[in-house]
Amino acid sequence: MPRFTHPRLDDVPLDLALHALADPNRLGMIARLAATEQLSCTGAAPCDSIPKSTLSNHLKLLRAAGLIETKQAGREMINTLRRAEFDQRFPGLLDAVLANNLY
Amino acid sequence: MPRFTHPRLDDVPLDLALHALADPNRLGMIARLAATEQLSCTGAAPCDSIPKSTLSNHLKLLRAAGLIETKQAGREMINTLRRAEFDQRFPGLLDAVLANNLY
DNA sequence: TCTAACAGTTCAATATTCCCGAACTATTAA
DNA sequence: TTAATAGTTCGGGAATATTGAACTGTTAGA
Repeated sequence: MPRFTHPRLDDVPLDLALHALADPNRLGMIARLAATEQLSCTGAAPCDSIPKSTLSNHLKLLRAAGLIETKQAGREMINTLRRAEFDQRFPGLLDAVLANNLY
Repeated sequence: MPRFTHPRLDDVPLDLALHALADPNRLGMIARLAATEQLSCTGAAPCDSIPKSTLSNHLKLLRAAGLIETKQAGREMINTLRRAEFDQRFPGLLDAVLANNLY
């Protein structure tokens, strides 16, 4: 039973946040989460050709960057965007990224 | 005599731009350029412990992301931020990044 | 004019990071 | 209880990044 650790956003450096966003797959997931409130891991997947382990790693990275929160619910993991916290830590960043995201 | 190629910003994908910014060294250089108008390569360096070849690669990456322009002037290469163009292509992004940059 | 020093690039080898298949854990439906 | 589901972890190969060494082109100085 994985119990995830979520960083305090004060502990997330800017370059880690940018790195997390600097990938089309992860960007797609964030865009999807921004539009959908909450999603399972497979539900957040940018496409269905992506392997599970890769997907899991992407989500781990997004967690480490303070972008998402993951909670277990039954046998699914429910992911949500930590939007308010992230926006407070990095004002305007997510807005700018999402506004430019065409994926 | 290196004659550099600078991409049109329409051809720069968001994830490439983010990737270019997702590094403390490059972030430092961008911050410095934002404050200084124009700098030589070594002048833009985030610290003096960084090897020349590494520095050169970082600058190449920033060029490819449409963030900087490089012109030869004598035996120096003069780098400037392509701020207006970058801002038009990715509104708010650079502002958000620079506002959060503590390097 | 020549020569040495300088500013930066390129190349190739090493080091690091990323991706993904295989094996695993935990939960629930039948 | 068993099988299927939802996801994690691990390890090895693929892709990237770093950097010393050799190189190019430019200029300052003897």
